[in-house]
Amino acid sequence: MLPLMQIGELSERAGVSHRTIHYYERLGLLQPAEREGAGYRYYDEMALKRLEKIAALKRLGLSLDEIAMVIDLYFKDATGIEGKEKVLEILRGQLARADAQLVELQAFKRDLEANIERMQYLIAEARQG
Amino acid sequence: MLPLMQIGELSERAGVSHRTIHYYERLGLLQPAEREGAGYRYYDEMALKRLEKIAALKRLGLSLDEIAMVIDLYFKDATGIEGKEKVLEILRGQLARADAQLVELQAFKRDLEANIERMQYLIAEARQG
DNA sequence: CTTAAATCTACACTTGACGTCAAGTTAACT
DNA sequence: AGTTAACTTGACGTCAAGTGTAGATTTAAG
Repeated sequence: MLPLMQIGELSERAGVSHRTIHYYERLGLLQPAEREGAGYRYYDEMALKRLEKIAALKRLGLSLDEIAMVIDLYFKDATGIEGKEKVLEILRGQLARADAQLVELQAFKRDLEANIERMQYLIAEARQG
Repeated sequence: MLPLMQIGELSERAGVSHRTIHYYERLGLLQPAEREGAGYRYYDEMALKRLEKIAALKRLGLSLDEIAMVIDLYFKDATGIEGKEKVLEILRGQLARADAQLVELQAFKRDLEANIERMQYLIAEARQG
């Protein structure tokens, strides 16, 4: 069988605290591969990938609840997913938001670049009076 | 003199509550143009623009504290700004983050589109299975 | 076999970004 | 002048996303 890791290693490798992993588990975001007798959690490499995916989705501005709704899409066989129309609806909403975000982000970038140029000019000006 | 508005009008036009405006004021994000005798706040059009800018920066994932650090760049005469190198550093950091976010967002979009297609296929298949 | 390190559950606390409620003040309308 | 609408501050509540801590248990190491 594949080597499993405990929560400590997983948390270290994923860069999140073990408390956070417990918390995600309560929200249904990830489950340990195994939970033997005494209750220690054992995880496989998939768990790490899941945590990385969760982090990526978070950076895009999704809430943990929203992530919970779609994370299985990335890891489960899609044929097994319930409520496909619901999922589709969620995905379409996310796509629309991502598009809007892209537009705003690009405008923000242009603003930033203009401001940086302005600052550089002002600094140079101040330097040689 | 220019027409000033009270907090009610500002909050309505900006689409935020007056408590939010109070809160932003405490964080140093915006100040009323005037505060006469009894303490009523009076705002000019700049305040509205500021609130809109704040909302835009929030959508990009900046915290209110981070916004407070840069908002003046958009509204004050840059020649008056202290610590230009510091500001420049902040801007460069934001630019780097924006770039990273753009890349991730584009990848996310591609994922979403693939998932949507897959879902559509699965739904069609299930319908006439 | 004992001890130290890791983990468990459960509950409480924190932070950011507000919202709610209440009591009091001021401005606007008639 | 009186009523109503808008505004004030302060205290407290809430929700998401965690973090901290305690006491018990368990596993791993010497």
